[in-house]
Amino acid sequence: MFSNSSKYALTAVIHLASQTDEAHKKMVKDLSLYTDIPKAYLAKLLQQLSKHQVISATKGPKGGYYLTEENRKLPVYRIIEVIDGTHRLESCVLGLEDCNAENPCPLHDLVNPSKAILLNTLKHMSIEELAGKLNKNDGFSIPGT
Amino acid sequence: MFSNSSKYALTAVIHLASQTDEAHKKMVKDLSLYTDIPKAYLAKLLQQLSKHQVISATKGPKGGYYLTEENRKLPVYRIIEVIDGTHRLESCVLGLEDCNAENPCPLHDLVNPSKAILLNTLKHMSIEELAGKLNKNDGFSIPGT
DNA sequence: GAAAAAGTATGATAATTATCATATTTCGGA
DNA sequence: TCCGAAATATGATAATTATCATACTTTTTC
Ligand code: FES
Ligand code: FES
Repeated sequence: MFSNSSKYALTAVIHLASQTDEAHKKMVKDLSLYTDIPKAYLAKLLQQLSKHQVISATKGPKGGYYLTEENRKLPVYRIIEVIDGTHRLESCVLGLEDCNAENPCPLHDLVNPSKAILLNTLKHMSIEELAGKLNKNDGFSIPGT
Repeated sequence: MFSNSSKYALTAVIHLASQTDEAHKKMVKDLSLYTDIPKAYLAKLLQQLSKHQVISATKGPKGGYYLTEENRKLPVYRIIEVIDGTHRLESCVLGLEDCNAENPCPLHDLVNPSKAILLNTLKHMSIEELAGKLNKNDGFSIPGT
């Protein structure tokens, strides 16, 4: 459904959301340990997210990655957008140039209801809201823990 | 969402469903032309589907691929199962070993409703039913036409 | 019963994606 | 102000996926 890269990015950001702020940063090394995501690969992903202001970073000693309030307000979808681009999730499942109701492919009516729900959810739920569920500690688990 | 291979396979089978039966077969060459799917690649996919009895084939002159009544009764999901396997669509979107409500990942509640609807639809709609919509000619279009 | 037309089997190449490695920049602290 | 700790930039390798090619088998037709 999501690419490997997006899975990793989502997992990492969820960690950052629940465990960091301006005063408590996390180094890639530690994130990599907690999440079981290869360090160098994760570093590249975080760099992309940082460059696009989805997450925040400071260099040097005592530095690391973290989420600001701004970051937390972004929709979960932003993460996927930066890593995978928009095409993968939004395009026609059979490969038509654009997916719309006027010129639908044979599967359009079949898959579009659920696709629309998924996209809508990802676009409207913020990273903060998602992390909120986690902090309530109501049974969610994070890959690699 | 689906792999490239699955897209191709779905497109090809939809063609077969609407244009073939025991008496009217289609050669890969023609299917490839109609669908814009690379011939040799398509051939490999059709061979897999044929080997798993999702579609039917006869060799030699006047031969080709076609769908029997049996074939048509199979759920659309079978095509994806044969080509991609079950893991891609059913597994946890963040990569947990198995996706279930007891040990959900942070995104489980977010994506599972739509994922469930999608899987349910794919598993319960037969190839025949899907083709039925097409034959009514109610505005569906097939990639490559 | 030979020749050509189809699918079948198998493997080679190309493109993409995942992973690893390393040099560079920035910053905090001794 | 210099050293080391962190992110950043860039590129190399490995694995997977998409694509191409080719030899083999079955079946119709003459
Ligand atoms: S046109 Fe194919 S999914 Fe919408
Ligand atoms: S556990 Fe991750 S999607 Fe269900």
